[in-house]
Amino acid sequence: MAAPKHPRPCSVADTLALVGEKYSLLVLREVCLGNGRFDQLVRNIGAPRDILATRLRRLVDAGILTKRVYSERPQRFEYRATLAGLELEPVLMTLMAWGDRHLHPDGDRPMVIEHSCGKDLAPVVTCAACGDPVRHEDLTAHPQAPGWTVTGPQAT
Amino acid sequence: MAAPKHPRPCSVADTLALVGEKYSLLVLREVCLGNGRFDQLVRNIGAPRDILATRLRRLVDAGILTKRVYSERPQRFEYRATLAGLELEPVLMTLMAWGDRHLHPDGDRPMVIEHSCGKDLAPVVTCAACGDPVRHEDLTAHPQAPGWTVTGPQAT
DNA sequence: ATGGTGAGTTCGGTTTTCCTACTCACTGGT
DNA sequence: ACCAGTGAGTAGGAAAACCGAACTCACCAT
Repeated sequence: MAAPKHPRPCSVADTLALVGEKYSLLVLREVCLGNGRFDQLVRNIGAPRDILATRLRRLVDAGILTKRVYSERPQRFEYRATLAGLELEPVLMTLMAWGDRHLHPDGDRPMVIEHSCGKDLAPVVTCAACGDPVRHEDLTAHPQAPGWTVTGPQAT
Repeated sequence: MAAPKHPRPCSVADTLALVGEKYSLLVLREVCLGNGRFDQLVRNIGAPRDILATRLRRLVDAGILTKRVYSERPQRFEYRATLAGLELEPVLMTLMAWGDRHLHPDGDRPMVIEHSCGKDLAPVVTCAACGDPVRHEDLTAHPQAPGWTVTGPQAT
């Protein structure tokens, strides 16, 4: 068995290569909340301005954000999520749910999301085919690239 | 309105503070796949060994992984996900789904996950209360800390 | 005795990140 | 006209993170 020179090909890694840098997902959070202006982002995220500028360029290049002018004189911009960007919102929701559950067990959630059904949102990841919630023990991974194996799902 | 010195309190940020560093979520991916040994992780993730060692310590400290001995002599270890760690799997699934969709639009997915229902897993984030898939326009955010506002969800 | 594996640590250098300050263009108030 | 304020960044240097390769140490196999 040859030692692989490259890491496992994987969409998780590919996606994280785009949005896995520090602050990138927080930028997306703010943009989804409607706070898409540079100084709002600086304040709400707490990122250094130069880093934020770099992240914004990267996210725009990746097609996750767009930069649109909302005032010509003086020229002012607003970043908004593209469709692809909005489709990352579920990632934010699952991250938030985990943090609420494990980092704020007293119920002192920093933010509550209300769903259109009237209830507070508790996001659950389900299988599109059968509708059941996804549990670890129900999953079997099949790497598509040759040479990459899994030793089987972790037993609890 | 006072200028906030601290960034917005948010479970997304809190969670990313634990697992948002480079490689952390990939470690979790490998561990969930059953590849929890140090050299497997190095090979499959492609991380430098020292960085990996740091990440592993951090994840163990955070209660996301445990380090267990699988051989006394010679002493050998394996990292496994705790229950809290397994609950981060939905994050991986949504990240993977996004990458499959937007970074591999030809259908050449690097990995396919099979669900126990027999179909390939297509993870969908739904509202636990009503069961509907979560869409951006159905969400309203309510920050709980005083002084933190949202300008309303981004309109498409 | 030699080679191999597993699980790291150490070393030295490169790249990122961080923080503070600064710029530049404009606006609104007096 | 003058001044403070806002929005969107750049500039510079220190601190931290990251990287690959080499090294350790304990054990096992031949």
